[in-house]
Amino acid sequence: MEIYQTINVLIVDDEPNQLELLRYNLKQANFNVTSSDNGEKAVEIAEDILPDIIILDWMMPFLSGVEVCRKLRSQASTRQIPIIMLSARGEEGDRTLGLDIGADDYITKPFSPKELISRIKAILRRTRPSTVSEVLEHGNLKLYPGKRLVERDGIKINLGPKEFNILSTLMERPGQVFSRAQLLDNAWGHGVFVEDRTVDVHIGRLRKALSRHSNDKSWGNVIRTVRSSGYALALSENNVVS
Amino acid sequence: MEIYQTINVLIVDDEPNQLELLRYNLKQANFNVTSSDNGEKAVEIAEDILPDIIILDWMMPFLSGVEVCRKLRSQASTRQIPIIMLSARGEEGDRTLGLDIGADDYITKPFSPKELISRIKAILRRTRPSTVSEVLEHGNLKLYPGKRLVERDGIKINLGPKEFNILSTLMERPGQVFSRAQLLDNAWGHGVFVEDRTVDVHIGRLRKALSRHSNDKSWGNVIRTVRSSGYALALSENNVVS
DNA sequence: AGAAATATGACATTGATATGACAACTTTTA
DNA sequence: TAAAAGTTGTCATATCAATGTCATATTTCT
Repeated sequence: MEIYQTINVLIVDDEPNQLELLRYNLKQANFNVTSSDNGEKAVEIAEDILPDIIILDWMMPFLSGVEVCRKLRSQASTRQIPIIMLSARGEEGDRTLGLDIGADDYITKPFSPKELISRIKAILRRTRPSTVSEVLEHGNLKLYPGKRLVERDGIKINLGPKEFNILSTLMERPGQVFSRAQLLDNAWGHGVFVEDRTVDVHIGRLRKALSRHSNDKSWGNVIRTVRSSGYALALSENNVVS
Repeated sequence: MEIYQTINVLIVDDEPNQLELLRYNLKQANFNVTSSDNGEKAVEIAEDILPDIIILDWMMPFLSGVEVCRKLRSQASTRQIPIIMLSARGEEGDRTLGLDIGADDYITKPFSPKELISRIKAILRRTRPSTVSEVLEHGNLKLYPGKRLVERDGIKINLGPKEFNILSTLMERPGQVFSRAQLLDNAWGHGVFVEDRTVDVHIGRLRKALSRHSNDKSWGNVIRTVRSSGYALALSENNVVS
């Protein structure tokens, strides 16, 4: 599977050799790698750069992987970031504990670089489809994340960056309702101070763009307004009881 | 983001000017403000009024922000309340310590009122408990919390926000009887002032929506009226002792 | 039957979203 | 580099859905 977007990986391991090995392999696979040999620092770095995924060694002096995981989960800004735990031995108890704590996957050493990379992609496929898919489809609407291109029936649709990001977010989880706040986080980036209502305006622009040059006016309805909650990509219009 | 619900903010700062400035700006933004110029008192007040969020100055004589934070975190009743720390210098060590101690965010002076307000809102929106399960089922009724969608036999049913919230509450604990007050709390939010009887009306609307376009009249009975107590999701029709 | 609780239709009001306009910015283009 | 074209955030206004309450009907219990 190809990667269509820069993906930031944070690897945390106290053993220099292991760290270097991981770094090398992930770089080869086109990931953008940041590393730390120390749990404390790792937490800070994570908060700072908000990586797309974190690879965490289980056994580390001072602040263990478990504790790092816990800290990351207790912090709103890092809570959503997927974590893969690495462990020396395949002790079942460890595995359960790791997943309990909120790790998304758990790999026992030794493992092949290839395996690690597949697992990373598997998780990203679930959490960030746009980073690993060449195209997201919904009906005859296609969105190419890497090319930042949207097509309706093969015809290119021009969207501003914000509109593109919003649509991309919505298409990652069809049907899922996103609050204005979530859309702001996703499409604008974290720590941006913009009115919630601004989202409405961009949704309006997006709808207009999607239905432009089309005789099927229902295209504007691809985006469902969920009163008091936010917006979602509409699922089939059929079978609605009102 | 507009604020449609009274949000209680406790601000703690020993400097009268700063305190007044904060108070003024937050009032402007429709927050309900309580303030204290002293850490000791602040802890007491917090335990007393249980604010929705606390703005805490880092540097204070006697009981510093750090210690106040620690005290609030050690107290079960105040442990969950989000805290924003204000600090004069952007010293990285401070920041880490602040977040370590359990502050939810950390702002360095000087900052614009707009920024502070945005951050408060950001935190409040994050601390709203997120939905746990992907789908709630009851008979052939399905409710998707994340999609804000309800289906009867695979057919979508449109519900207003309040009706959706009520049904969602009921389906989280099938059979459990909820008083009107409890339903108000859950579906409307805490501290809203509406008549208990209003719940009856919404239950009526919900029943109507659930049985609409269905020849099976019994659909309205999914919600059981418990005289003098409230409402509950009806369990199986069998084994009823009358 | 009589009392108490609940159900329901109607309706004014509130609340939330949609939209057009505009000024401030950015990026492209010439 | 300057003009042109495109983006963006905010506001004011328009539109439409959801809500809360009341009056009245109906049900339930004793």
